[in-house]
Amino acid sequence: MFDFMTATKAISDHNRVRILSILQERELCVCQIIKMLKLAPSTVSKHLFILRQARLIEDRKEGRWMHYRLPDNPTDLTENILALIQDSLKNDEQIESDNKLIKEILSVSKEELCQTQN
Amino acid sequence: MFDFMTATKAISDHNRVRILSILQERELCVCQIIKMLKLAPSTVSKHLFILRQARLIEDRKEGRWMHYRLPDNPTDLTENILALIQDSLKNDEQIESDNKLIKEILSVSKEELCQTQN
DNA sequence: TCTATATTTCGCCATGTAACGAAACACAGG
DNA sequence: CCTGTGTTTCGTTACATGGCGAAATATAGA
Repeated sequence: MFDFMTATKAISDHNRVRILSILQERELCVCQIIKMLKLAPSTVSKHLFILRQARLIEDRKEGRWMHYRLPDNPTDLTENILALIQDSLKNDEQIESDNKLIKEILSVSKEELCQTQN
Repeated sequence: MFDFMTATKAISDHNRVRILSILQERELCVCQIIKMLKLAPSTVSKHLFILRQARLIEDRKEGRWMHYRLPDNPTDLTENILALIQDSLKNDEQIESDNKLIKEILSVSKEELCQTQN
């Protein structure tokens, strides 16, 4: 029950669901997620912490940059939750607009992107 | 996104998940749910309201008693959420003990049960 | 109609949470 | 070993939420 509740609490926030949705497509670094959500770095960092605690994402450090992605070997629970999100939001407006925005963000190099905001 | 978030918020509380789990087995009236959760009637009523708003349960009035059950014609979202809960908690201690308790509660008539507590 | 009972609504309080900015931390490059 | 940059941690604030009891509502039965 504890693990399950940790997961459901993690997906009970709109911005955390947006993060999980966008990570279905590709791994991203924190500054790219910040740019997409248009939230303060500290806020985004906390959301990522909560998702990681719920085992819904994994991190990978590469120099100064921290990258987040969906787990390589997800538990059943993780897999089910991610499938639920993907299934429920496949034609969602917000998610589609996030995907568009991420494409623009990815067209800028990380070096350039981060210096402009953080 | 709105409907999805309403549903995830609804299942982000431990006691509401317990209600959904126990309703997988059978329809129950409010006084039986109160007895199981050991919470104040007003609190339980609020939980039921939130679950109903999220379309995760339906109600049926029968005289003085209000009965709650899982929806007869669930949406895809509802079905997926309920399946997630059932799948995730099939061997859960809390749920098993709730099921035991409900059996005892059901062995007492509604009339007797409600007068002792409410 | 009056009373008793099942449930909901309302008002309150304590706790939890999402947001921010400032400060701390970690690492790359001089 | 500094400095600059990306990220996290900490402290604060505003708002959301779960809990309760009291009052309101609805219905059954006398």
